[in-house]
Amino acid sequence: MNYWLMKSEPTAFSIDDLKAAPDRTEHWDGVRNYQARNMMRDQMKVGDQVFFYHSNCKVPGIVGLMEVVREGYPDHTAFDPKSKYFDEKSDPEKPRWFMVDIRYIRHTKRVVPLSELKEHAALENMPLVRKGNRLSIMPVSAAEWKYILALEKRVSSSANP
DNA sequence: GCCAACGTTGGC
DNA sequence: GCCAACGTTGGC
Repeated sequence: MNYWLMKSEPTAFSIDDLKAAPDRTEHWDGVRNYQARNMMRDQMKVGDQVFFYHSNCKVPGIVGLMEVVREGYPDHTAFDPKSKYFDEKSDPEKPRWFMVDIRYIRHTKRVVPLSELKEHAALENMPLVRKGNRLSIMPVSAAEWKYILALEKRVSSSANP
C-alpha cells in the first residue's frame, strides 16, 4: 500500500465538502499538472491512504485522512466547455487529464499546520516543506505517514519538541 | 496584497 | 532546443 498527500484550497473543495458528499466519496478533478496527473493515472491504487491538505488558507496544513476508491480514469471536466477546468486539447479519444476517486475516512484530531511539519527533521524530505514546491499531489513515505499520525496526537509539537 | 518560485508557452 | 515572457501557486 502507498501513501499520498493531496492539496486543495478549502474555499474550492474542503474536507468538510468531501465528508458531506454522497458515500463520502468524490472525484478529484481539476488537476492540470503533468507530474500530479502521472501519479493519479499510473501509481495510485485502490486502498492507498491519503492525507487531505488545505492550502492557500489561514492555517495551511493536514486536516484529514482519506483513501483511494477508484484508480485513474479520464477527467471529464476537461471535455466540458462550461467547466473552469475545460481544456480544448484534451480529447475524449485521447484524454490528457486523469483523476481518481477519494473517500473520506476521518478528520485528523487537530489541524497539523505546515509550520509545524517544517520543524521536524524526520519530514524534511517531503516536497511539501520545501520552498517553492507547487506539487498538488505527492507521495508520502511509510515512515513519514507514521510520523505524522504520531504528531497528530500531540497537543503541540512546539510545546513538546 | 505581495512576491518568490515554478511550469508552460511560443518565438526564434 | 533555448529561453524570455507570462500565468499560477501558495505561503506569508
